[in-house]
Amino acid sequence: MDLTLPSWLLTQTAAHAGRLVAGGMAAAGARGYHYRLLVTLVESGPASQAELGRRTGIHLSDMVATINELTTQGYVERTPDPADRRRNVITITPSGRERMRELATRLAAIQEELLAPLSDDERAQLTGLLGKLLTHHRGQQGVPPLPTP
Amino acid sequence: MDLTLPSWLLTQTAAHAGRLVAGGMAAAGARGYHYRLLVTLVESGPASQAELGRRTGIHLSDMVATINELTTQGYVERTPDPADRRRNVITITPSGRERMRELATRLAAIQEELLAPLSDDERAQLTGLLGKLLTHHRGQQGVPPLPTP
DNA sequence: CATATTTCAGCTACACTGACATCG
DNA sequence: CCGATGTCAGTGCAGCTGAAATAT
Repeated sequence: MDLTLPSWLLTQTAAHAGRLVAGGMAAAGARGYHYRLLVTLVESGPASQAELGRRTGIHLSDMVATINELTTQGYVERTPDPADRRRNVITITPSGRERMRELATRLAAIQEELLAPLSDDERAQLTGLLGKLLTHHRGQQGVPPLPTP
Repeated sequence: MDLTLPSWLLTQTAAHAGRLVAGGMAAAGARGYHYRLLVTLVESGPASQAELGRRTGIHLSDMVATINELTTQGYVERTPDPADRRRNVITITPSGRERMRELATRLAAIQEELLAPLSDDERAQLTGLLGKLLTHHRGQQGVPPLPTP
């Protein structure tokens, strides 16, 4: 194990972060996709499934399942778009907004747990470096172009 | 999408790193586990499957499959331990050592691609911060205690 | 005709769980 | 009996592919 291989450090740390996040979400009966979708709906309003896929980076096939789950829980509504009958318009409900805040609170606690050993400066460094990597690889190849306003 | 949520930045960057690694490994007919196991065998010698699981952080059930794959490719050998008939001793073959070097070369190129936008100082910062997170969470809970010498 | 949207079925990699038989 | 080992079957999340039906 080359303990300095960046890709290894990255995937291992992310695996741990994923464990924390998945655990926290599962404790609330949710998954990461639920939070991602709810946040996006709050931030940029109702949209078609295809549009939401572009905004969140969630694949359309996974969008279907995620929306199914959130509708049966009453957090979003799926209504056909009269202007374009191919589309469904996805709208967040009031309880969906509350759900989003609940999950956000849990996630904030998880960030604290994850970043516990780092100072504020170090946390800023880390997010800066990761952001730099992400914005570089976005537009190059493969990385979903998340902010599509 | 909170673009400053550390856990999100982390998992997204790791997802991209994972794409690069999995792609590079697949192009050679390998997976990440193959490299991890071969490197560990080179660095710390033959061992039982349970011991290798502790060293690599790979689960025992996945170890079985990984070793199956590597044996059919002739990169490792699985021989029963006469001293403890529960155990198999896993040994790397000469072509396994060569395979390891081949995968290491590919991985090195992938690191370059991944870290392209970062200066040498920034790369050191990143690995330092990730290492700090990893060593902190190891021994706390969940994280596999990788270096078990 | 081509393109866009939704849905379904399935797949990969990695991490993990539970059960079982075997052996020390 | 307890504990460690190897094996098998299966789960889960995230990410992805391909095909089909429908509508623009």
